[in-house]
Amino acid sequence: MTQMLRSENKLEMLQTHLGYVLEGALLEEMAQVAKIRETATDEVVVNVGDHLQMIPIVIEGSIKISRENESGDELLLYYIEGGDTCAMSLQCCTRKIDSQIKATSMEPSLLLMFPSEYMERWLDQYKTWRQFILDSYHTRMLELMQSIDAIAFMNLDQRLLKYLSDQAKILGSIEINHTHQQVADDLHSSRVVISRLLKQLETKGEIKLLRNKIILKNF
Amino acid sequence: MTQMLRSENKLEMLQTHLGYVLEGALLEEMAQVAKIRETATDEVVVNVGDHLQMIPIVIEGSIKISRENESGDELLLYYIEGGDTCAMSLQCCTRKIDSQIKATSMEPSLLLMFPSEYMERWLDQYKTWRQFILDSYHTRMLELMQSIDAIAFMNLDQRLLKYLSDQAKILGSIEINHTHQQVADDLHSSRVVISRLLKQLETKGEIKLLRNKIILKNF
DNA sequence: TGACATCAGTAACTTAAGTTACGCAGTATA
DNA sequence: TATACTGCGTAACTTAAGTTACTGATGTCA
Repeated sequence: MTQMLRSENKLEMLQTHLGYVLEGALLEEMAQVAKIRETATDEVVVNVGDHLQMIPIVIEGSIKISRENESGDELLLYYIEGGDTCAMSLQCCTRKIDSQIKATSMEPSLLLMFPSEYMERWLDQYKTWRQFILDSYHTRMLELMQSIDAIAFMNLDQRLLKYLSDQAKILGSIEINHTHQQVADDLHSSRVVISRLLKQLETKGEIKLLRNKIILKNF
Repeated sequence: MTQMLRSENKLEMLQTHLGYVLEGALLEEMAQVAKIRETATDEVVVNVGDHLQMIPIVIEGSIKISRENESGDELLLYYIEGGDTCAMSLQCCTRKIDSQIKATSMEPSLLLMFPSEYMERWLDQYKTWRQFILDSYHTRMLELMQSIDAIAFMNLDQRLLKYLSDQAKILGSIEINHTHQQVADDLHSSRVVISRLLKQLETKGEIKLLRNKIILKNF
């Protein structure tokens, strides 16, 4: 009975977030096989080098995707929000490729996890699923390109401002509860540099600085 | 008769490059509808903002893909070689999205161009085609990430050396016929800086410099 | 042959960003 | 309440990269 209730909840979740993209029969099948995963703020969902068994779709909350190399250098790439998936995980699963990215929960979030064998069958069976996956890949590529634009063409102060407004948009608040060190990590810079630039932004009246908190003005 | 010969040539090309990935029936269908496009060195195949009508598959030669923003800043992202396609172009066509990238022929190359409506049908009809497209997306994503690694984590002298060896590998020669300005453009740097770093590499014995030419040692 | 354009080398300088070091204010902890 | 820890501000310095300016060498073309 509880099992059935949970399964119906899943269907509801899926309908809310993907009802306008995926066909009904597929949604029902998905609800049957989905496992729920709840994550806490800053919980690492996937690590570089992980071998994925299940493919996640974000239902509530937000996940940040970052790149990390052997030396521990890190860089935020893009975000995944409700109703979205990480298309790369699909190929990672089916081709047994190690994950090239790190996924971290930005707030308490809710994911649905799907065994990869179903996903492969759905690709053959459901046109809407194919479109969903292809769209996801395309969106991720565009986001990666924007990421590249930022690193290659923008100065750090501009990137910082963009980072802050992105965070505000995604977390739905103009108060960003991060230390300067956390910001520096996401932007692959150093704490001192970020503190310096943040101070400049405060002087310009763009933000207000508090301990463990950055408040956006003019947003 | 000539028409038929050309069509058989196309089938042959497709079999050579994609025979081990795509099924026979699909290859034959592809040969029927493909248009041949030959490109010259440095010819721009796709520009940022272009609205694509056809999707290309590279048969011979190599294409470089770069990002270009409004201000004219440019940056090389990755290469497409024989048997490969630009998966992004598929979504660009079917969703009527403007191209976000610039594609330039690096040497005389041969492309096969396919109308997008066929590609959509093939997606429904052929499993091998689906795998091919998904694989292509996945590979491009990984390449974009490597690109990001280079820009974010490597110094310009390391990127320069990587650039030179990538070019040598793709063009199949340790003699790279580029001016310093061309190299600077690909790496989104300035001519003077590139000349300086190249000179350092020459002093270290890694390369030899000539007018319009860079020769790799230790490759 | 002379005029001009392209390409590369180099010096001198500027700038953005990173690094090291230290102090101080909150906050948590024994 | 004494202690230690974390987060932030700031100064002083280093470094990688970009910029400006000038040079000579090579190549092209009228």
